[in-house]
Amino acid sequence: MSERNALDTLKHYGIHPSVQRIAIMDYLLKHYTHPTVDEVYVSLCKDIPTLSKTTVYNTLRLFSEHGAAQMLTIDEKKICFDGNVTPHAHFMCRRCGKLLDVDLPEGAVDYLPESKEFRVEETHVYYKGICKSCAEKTDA
Amino acid sequence: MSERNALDTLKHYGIHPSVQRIAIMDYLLKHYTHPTVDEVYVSLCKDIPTLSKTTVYNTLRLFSEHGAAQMLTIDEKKICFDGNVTPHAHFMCRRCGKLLDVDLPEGAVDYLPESKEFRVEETHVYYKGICKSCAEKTDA
DNA sequence: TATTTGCATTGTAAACAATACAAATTTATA
DNA sequence: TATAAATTTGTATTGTTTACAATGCAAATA
Repeated sequence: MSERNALDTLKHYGIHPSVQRIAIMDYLLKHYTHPTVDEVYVSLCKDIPTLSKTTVYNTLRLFSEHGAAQMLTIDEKKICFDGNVTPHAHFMCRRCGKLLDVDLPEGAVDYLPESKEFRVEETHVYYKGICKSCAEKTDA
Repeated sequence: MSERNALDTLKHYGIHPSVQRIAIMDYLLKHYTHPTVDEVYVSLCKDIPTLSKTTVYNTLRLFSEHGAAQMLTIDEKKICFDGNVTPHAHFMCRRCGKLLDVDLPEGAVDYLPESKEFRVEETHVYYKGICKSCAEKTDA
């Protein structure tokens, strides 16, 4: 079922399927939690004990190059990946590092900067600040 | 002159001045080139031979925490810093990594997402794609 | 059915950025 | 001037990411 979805997604983005690629895509589609390479690796090792971390690195990079996933570099400490490639923004808490999905402002979806200097392929919007639970800790 | 500007900028953001902090801020204000820690370090070593790279790390982090500089995590390979803290977006070329300043779309400056879950302190907008010169290389 | 071909995967080694930490230095304050 | 506080320095260390060469695998061809 969601195996099927993973396979279809790979095909849709012109990515040759393999056991590892399907498993990684399946994980991304089931976990919209912005996982890191390590989180994906640790989780899939149970099912694919021979999995190499290098493969996870290569595969997630491949996905993002093909537009099948988004690479999030919001947190300077770690790179995260997002299987949700529909237009949306993110919020990261400065204190705890929590990463939340945020709706894009009206009209922002369609806007692209015009320039002869470059051709845009990806748009990223994110916010940094303090999340509710961290703010409450400070106030108390 | 621009020493003066650096000092004033530090004071304005409530940052205690020091020889190193003034020099680093001065560099940021004179080079809107999105330099990395290393670029700042190498350049300032000529004038301050005892400068430590750790100081550059600490100082640039301090600046960005106080809003006196922006930390750019667009390129997953390196963190860049921007002394221009007025609202603007960026473009990064996927091929060559070049980083350009881009005007923000109309109205975007004032927009902030509303949520009870967090309080926004920084907004980041950036685009990824292919720059003109890289596109020409491929076409040829 | 064998052989070839080429891409994918694996695992180790290495590069590198970033941090931790403690000693040294500088600056501020009594 | 003495004392305390803040800043800087430099080394050691951590941990993520990449490079690379060997291996595996599966489709295509003979």
